[in-house]
Amino acid sequence: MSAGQQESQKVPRTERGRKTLRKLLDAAASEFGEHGFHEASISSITRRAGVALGSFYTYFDSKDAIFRALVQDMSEAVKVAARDAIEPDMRPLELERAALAGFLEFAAEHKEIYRIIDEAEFVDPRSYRDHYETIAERIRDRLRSGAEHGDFRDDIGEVEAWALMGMNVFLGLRYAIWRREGDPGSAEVAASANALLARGVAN
Amino acid sequence: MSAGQQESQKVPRTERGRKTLRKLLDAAASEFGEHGFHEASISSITRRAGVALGSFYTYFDSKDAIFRALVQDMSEAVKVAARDAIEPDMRPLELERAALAGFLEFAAEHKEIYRIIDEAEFVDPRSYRDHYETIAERIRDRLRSGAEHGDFRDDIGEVEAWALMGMNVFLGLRYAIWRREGDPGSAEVAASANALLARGVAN
Amino acid sequence: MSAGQQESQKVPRTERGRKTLRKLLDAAASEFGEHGFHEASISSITRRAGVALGSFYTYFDSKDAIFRALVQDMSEAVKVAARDAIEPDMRPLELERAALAGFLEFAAEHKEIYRIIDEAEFVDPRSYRDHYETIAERIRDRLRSGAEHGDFRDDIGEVEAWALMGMNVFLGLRYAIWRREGDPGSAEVAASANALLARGVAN
Amino acid sequence: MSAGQQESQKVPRTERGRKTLRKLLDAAASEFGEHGFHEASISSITRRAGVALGSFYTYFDSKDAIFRALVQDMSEAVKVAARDAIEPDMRPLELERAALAGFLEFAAEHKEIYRIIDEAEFVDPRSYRDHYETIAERIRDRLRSGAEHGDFRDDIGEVEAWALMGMNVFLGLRYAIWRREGDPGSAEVAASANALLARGVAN
DNA sequence: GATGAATGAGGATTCATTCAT
DNA sequence: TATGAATGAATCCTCATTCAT
Repeated sequence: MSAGQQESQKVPRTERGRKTLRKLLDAAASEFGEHGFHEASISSITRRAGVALGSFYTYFDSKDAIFRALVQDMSEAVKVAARDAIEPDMRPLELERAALAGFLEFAAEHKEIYRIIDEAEFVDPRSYRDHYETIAERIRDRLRSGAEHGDFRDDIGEVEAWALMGMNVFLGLRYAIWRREGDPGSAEVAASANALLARGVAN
Repeated sequence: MSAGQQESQKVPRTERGRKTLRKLLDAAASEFGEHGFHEASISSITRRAGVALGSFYTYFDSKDAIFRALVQDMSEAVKVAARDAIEPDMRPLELERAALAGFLEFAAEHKEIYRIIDEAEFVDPRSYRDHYETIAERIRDRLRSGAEHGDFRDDIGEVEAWALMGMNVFLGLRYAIWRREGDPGSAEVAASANALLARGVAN
Repeated sequence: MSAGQQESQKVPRTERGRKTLRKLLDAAASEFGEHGFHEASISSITRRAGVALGSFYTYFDSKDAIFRALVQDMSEAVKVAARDAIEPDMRPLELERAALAGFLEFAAEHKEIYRIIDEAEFVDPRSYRDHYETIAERIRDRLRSGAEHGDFRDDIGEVEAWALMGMNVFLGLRYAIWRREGDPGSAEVAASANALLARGVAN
Repeated sequence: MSAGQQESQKVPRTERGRKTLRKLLDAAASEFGEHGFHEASISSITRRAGVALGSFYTYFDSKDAIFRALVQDMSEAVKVAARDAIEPDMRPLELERAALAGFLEFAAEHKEIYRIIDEAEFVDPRSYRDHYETIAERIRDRLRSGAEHGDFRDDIGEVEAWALMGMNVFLGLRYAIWRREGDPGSAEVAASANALLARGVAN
């Protein structure tokens, strides 16, 4: 996971600096994941990272800046995870199934993404909205492409894209973040969701 | 919308007290909705409510306490809105459509619920989880009942309930909260979602 | 124990009022004794007394006022306890022994006096000083009278009075308030102190 | 007077930090001495110390923490003052006289100790009790040692130690803190008290 | 670059006291 | 008299950010 580079984040010139930057980013991911943005403190982050408080400002302009960097990181990582899970020659339906399964696996291993991305709604509404709109667009593109292949209905569009995204997000919440003993695995959940996507629930 | 009564919220014994409590709750809904929990301040709330700062503590033990009361309020209100939108003699599918349409209307008029409920994830994780788990259960019950009526497939369960809830929540986010010029109305969105729920997207 | 009457304390005209006043005074003694002046709250006092918050101000002008009334009460009670313990025909030395024994008994039963009188040092320095100066004077009078009787040395005066008072106060602290299992009883402590007073510790 | 180091007090790592800490401690001694714990405010302390409000929390966790540190300081200082006033080769009685005289001198110059130590009864009861119990033990040790030397009676013990401490404390209150024009000096007071201790008041 | 002390605005909370009923 | 709601001054404490070394 590499940090999104913005003006508010300085690029280190030495190897030592690069290491410090990485330590800060990792520490921030844990800290924000565990406590949320507002309860997290810069001093906790630097303590976790094992650097002095003042060093934080060598790399980031503000608490907001590192948070934004992290959101970009995570947002990017989520997309990469979904992309990595799919093969170019999969059929449209198969492709959605694989993307969801990949996302569920990823979420289970990075439980902090939900908290961090959700909190962006309050800390940096812009990236929050960007995050979901970008994903929705990507999904819509895939759905359209599926329609062009003749696998999906022709009349599906943005509404369906948002609906599908909502399904996936909430399945991740329930089966990755809030997973319970005895719950179906990622593959099964993805299969059920895929059936719903394909044929709906009507008898 | 009536306030959830907990230990941390004192029950007024006079009419004047009841009015003050209501003013505080309403002011808090706006304040939290506009600024989020952490940026909101008690003094802003009391200023909006037109009462003295100290009066806040006549009714609530803390900033957390009023937030919790509000989440319960909203959570309750969301359920009521969905319930009010449906008729007992509707067919299962029709019922889901009506519930979603009702929710979309409600969300459009109470845009603050998204922020408030979402922020509960950080301020009061317990009620956040409770909120979604309760709704999911309710949806699952409806789906099962639909299956018993023979309208829905027999094998649908919790996964489908969470998927459906996710659809609804994200459609609300996109078409109620982030509504744009030219977007389809609640009825149309609900109709599209209902089609997806019924038959899926496969051709 | 009857309340010291000052301007800041209103005299009740009805029987009902007299009862309320008494309840308030008793409640205040416990509250101040347990928590000290600053940690004590008027609302705790009225709650203990079983009356409404506002009723407090029917009887006292302020938190300070009830505290002062209480200090006077206690101060008076301490003197009464010592006086009650002595007989007019006791010899001077015997008299000091009896007064101390009486005080120790009294302190053991009213542990709150120490806290209340000590705290007067901060809340109402005037009565604090008055309290000890009055007692010291009384002791000095007794010592002089003993000297006139030929039982005590002629050269004893104020220094000895304060020294004796200090002895008594600290023996009360140690053997009444901080009493431990196996400690000597009031009579024994008083006897030892009396021996010290009479003959000193020299061999 | 060096600060008692507890967990709640951070140890400065630089010279500048050490100076700030000292300034805070000195300012606190004056502030608590003049106004007492509850009336004292952190902002007054930092103002006196000439540092920013926030700097207080660089060194102490809370108002209580600095108060506790101060009580330890004072408690230590009182003991040191008494110890410094005595010579190892003094006879037991002479030694008590010197210790008292030393204490009276010290108290006259540090009038705030009475308020601060007395207030510990309310703010930090533990150190209050510790303070007096430690001193009482020390006195008892001296008395016993005097008995072993054959200068004091064999039967004197804890009661006499507390009695002696009480004498000393109250003589300090009267002749150091509440000193009046024309009062006997420390040496005279100590001499009178010493006579009382040695031979009592009996004729 | 790194360090850690210094800064001060900001906000939650308490509670004695007043007041309308 | 009794009641309990209303008031708002007062103060502790947090923590992002700056700065001197």
